Amino acid sequence: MLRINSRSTLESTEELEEVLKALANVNRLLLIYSLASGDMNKISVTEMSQKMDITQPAASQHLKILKNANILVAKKEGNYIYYKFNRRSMEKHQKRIDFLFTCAFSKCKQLEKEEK
Amino acid sequence: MLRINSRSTLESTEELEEVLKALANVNRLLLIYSLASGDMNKISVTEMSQKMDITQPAASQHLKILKNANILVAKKEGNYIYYKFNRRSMEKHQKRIDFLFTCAFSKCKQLEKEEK
DNA sequence: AAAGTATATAAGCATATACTTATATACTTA
DNA sequence: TAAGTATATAAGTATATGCTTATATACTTT
Repeated sequence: MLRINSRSTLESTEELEEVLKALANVNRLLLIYSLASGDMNKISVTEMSQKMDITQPAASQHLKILKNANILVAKKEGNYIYYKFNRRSMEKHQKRIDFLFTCAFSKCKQLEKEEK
Repeated sequence: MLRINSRSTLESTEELEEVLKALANVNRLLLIYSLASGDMNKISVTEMSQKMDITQPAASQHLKILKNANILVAKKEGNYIYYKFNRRSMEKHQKRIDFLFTCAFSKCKQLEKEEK
């Protein structure tokens, strides 16, 4: 059972809020789609700024937000810092989000049953 | 295959952005947890303002955001307007979000294989 | 050491968000 | 019809966000 008013619920909700905020931006979503699809495995600040047609600092800031939310990890390779998915954290994020939807659906189904 | 630069991708990404933005707020997340968990099936503006300890207009604005993102639907019942999950839309939202994570994971696994 | 390249940070600006109080609207009911 | 109740909207304010330009930092390479 979800305990909405507990301290731990508030904390984990604030964590989920940070992840959702990080995802809730068109440029960052498009970047994530790029990384999730076939066409690129990792991306650098310079590459992102070119791909999205934004300045280098804007790209740096977007990638920082995604890194801080544990969606991406940064790894220096040669002259570049490449950002790619933080798999372990992404699994946690997905579980949390999926749990939310699953609870919502089971509630919806329960209500539909009761209405009959 | 994801086509990142197509018009339809941009449009559906903007729709997903709206949903994620609507979810990316502690008060709204806590409300959704409440609706998804056992303790309440539907909520009115007045109930939300009391539960969250916010003013009536603040509650009204939060519920409007969730309704506009097709997360909740409003239905007048007696003296109250009750908000509850919009099941059909929620299914669409979940599919989109799940697809994103599934793509990300398959990419992660593929990269792990290549590194071996 | 100097110049070049990649990234990060600082500062500023316009817009968005989350709240507030005040007020309007829509119903009910005394 | 007047008062009460539930909700929505308007207007204002403080803070957050997303961008910009300018500058700093960290490496490389001549």
